[in-house]
Amino acid sequence: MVRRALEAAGCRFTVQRAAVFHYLEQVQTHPTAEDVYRAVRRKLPRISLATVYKALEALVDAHLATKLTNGDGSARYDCRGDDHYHLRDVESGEIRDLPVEFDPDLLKKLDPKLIERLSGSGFEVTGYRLEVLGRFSNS
Amino acid sequence: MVRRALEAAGCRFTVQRAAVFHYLEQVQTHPTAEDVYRAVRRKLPRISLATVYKALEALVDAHLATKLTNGDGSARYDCRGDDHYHLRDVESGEIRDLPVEFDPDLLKKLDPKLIERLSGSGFEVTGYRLEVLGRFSNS
DNA sequence: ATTCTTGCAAAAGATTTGCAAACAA
DNA sequence: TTGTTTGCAAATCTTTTGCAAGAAT
Repeated sequence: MVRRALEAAGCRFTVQRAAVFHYLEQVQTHPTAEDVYRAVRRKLPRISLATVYKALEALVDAHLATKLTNGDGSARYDCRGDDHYHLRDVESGEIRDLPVEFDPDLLKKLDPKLIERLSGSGFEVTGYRLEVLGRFSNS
Repeated sequence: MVRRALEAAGCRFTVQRAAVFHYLEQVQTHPTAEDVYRAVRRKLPRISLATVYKALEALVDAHLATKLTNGDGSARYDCRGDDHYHLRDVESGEIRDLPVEFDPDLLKKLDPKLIERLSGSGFEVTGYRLEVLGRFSNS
């Protein structure tokens, strides 16, 4: 599955990429590249941080992960394939999934003609992103 | 107005901060710090990039601007004081305002009990952010 | 007069790159 | 074999910091 997706994106399957993917798959929060590096190092002690960055990029290319932008110039990664919303701690930057069903028609609810209006004014809509902001009291 | 807001935040009013604010105020897109630096330099040729960063930070502290996270690890700035949504070009990173009224109750529409549920599970909601993703065909 | 801000250069943090050796197909 | 990927170190990019001189109150 990981192998196939990587190949479909023209990338080779390697133990490093598999280890990064499997770590992302089982972790609760959305880790930074540095977090992934520290964790994967326990399995592959000789992996380098640069390889982790390249593995994350390959996984994103293969649509096996998504890169989430972080306020402070670092990024976090998510390996869920379906559309969903996020919860973001405005202080720590921690991100978790929001346990609410994704609504593909939310933009239409904001304004039924929004997509057509934007398209008419030169913006082709491909999707949307919603984050609930706040603070995790524990953590 | 800029002066008062800066003072309320415990910051002094300076020509550099005023120039940064006035540039942000009249520009259509949401510029990066580098963009602001290049623009403001035309009025204040001796301003430094570090001062632009510090001015942007002061404006954010004074609630005269907002910092928007960017995919590539840089930030963009917005000086609109009211809540509103953004349009983001997924390729260039360009951001513009979305001409749709902000809905303070959108989260409730997603799930009427969402805020209480999150609060019960240890997440204090302070707001939300919505971005429409796509591409500007011109630009 | 006192405290904050500026401009400069250096530092820091995150990410990317160049390259030779190792690996996957 | 052939083209990719790895690991390392160095480079790059954005942002932050230290500090002496200058500006604001």
